[in-house]
Amino acid sequence: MDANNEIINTHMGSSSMKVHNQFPRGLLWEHEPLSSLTLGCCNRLRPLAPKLPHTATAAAASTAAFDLKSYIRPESGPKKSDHKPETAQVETLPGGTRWNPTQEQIGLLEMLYRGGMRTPNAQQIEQITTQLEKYGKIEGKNVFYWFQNHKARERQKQKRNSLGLGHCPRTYTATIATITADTIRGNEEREEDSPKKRKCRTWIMPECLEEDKRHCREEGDKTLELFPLHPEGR
Amino acid sequence: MDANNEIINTHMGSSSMKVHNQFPRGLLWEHEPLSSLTLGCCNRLRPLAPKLPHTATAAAASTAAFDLKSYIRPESGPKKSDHKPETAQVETLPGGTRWNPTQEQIGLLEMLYRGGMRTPNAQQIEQITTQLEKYGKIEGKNVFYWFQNHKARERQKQKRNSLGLGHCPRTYTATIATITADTIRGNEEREEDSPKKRKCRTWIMPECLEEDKRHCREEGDKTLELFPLHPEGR
DNA sequence: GCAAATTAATGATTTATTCAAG
DNA sequence: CTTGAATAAATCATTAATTTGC
Repeated sequence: MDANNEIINTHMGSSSMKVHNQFPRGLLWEHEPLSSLTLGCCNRLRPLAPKLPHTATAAAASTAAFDLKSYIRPESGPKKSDHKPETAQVETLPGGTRWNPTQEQIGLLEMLYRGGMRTPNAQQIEQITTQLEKYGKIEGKNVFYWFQNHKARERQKQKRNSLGLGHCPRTYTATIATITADTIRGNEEREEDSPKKRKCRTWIMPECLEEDKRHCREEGDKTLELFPLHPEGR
Repeated sequence: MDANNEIINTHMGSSSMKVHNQFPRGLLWEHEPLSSLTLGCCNRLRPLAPKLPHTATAAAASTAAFDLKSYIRPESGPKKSDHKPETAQVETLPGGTRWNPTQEQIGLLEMLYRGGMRTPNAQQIEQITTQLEKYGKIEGKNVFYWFQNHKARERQKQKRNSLGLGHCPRTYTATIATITADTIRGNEEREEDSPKKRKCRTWIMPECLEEDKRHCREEGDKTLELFPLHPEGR
């Protein structure tokens, strides 16, 4: 990611919540390097051959257009005037605030987590959400995120824990982390079943199908041009 | 991070016909007669298979099991017999094939990318998808993924590239990489405006709302327990 | 010349990090 | 400081191009 801003500190306090995971079993995989990719205008995807016919464009692409970017702003002006009001309950959270889980919700989620659930698939998320709705407003994505975060943070906590230190200087953490990470993971972070192959459960999907859940706090107001037609031609 | 074994290899050959589909729109996708046959376990189409049973291909087929692997498709029993068949045409990609972009699609996506689009929001994805559908089957998530991957890989390429130019000892690479990455980015990869604050555009959502896009290649058949009731107590 | 085996590109997922609301 | 939300990096998996052996 951005190779610079390091800001530091950041909280590393582990949540002192009451959760104690009991990682079931699982696995992890390992693997190779990555590759680059060829771009260029319409050269179709041709994997192997590195030899570009006319290259040409390769460079062009890189140069970048400054900020045509401004165009691609999320919904601002052109707010679809019609939203489906019909939807069951008034889903669109009014305030634009983030989900604020209730005790019951957390409790259930933790129960599931302890039960071994780590990354529920779409169907499961749907069901869970339905259940949790009884205790307060919640959406599928909240459930999705919760599991992701909880899993990650439990892991973090474990790692830190095994390091045995409150917090050592950044310098060390990195290195040690790497080492222990492996260890820890191998030992206890096991995912439940899937022994060897990926499981294929949730699709990470852009809201896309959802619609008006969008409410960025800060809105430009740039016309959401789909095809930006950048000024400087090219 | 963790690093230990490296599995790998695998891969099996595949007969490759080089058909470049350019399917227009509309149904299509349904042909696929042969392969299906009875096979209790709906092994869905395997991509490589040449689509039209051209006489030519006969040979290929004859040779028998090219890759047995393809046959070992569990996924049998638990086929939810009922799904919503309703949708206009059978859009739901039949098999577990992945999106295979057409020339035009790639072209447009790259155009947008060069135009500065990096992480389209839900609405934009929706629109883009609609446009691209004219050139071939595609879903919102494909667009979403494309941008993510493209962005990441361009970055990678850049980094590698800049490293290559300086052709310095391996030792340095790390450091320099960081530096250049930043520089480059500053010059051409600029994300539009948001200098400091996050932008809030797309929600990463589990399929959740979508439904039957799910077709894991390998399904246990684990009854999709919502509340797993782990065996090992606690 | 074809088809199996290789190999590289890249689509799809998962994991790690970061940001910021409360 | 806790943690929901979002993004980026790392991985895994599949497929298209290329190479290789007959």
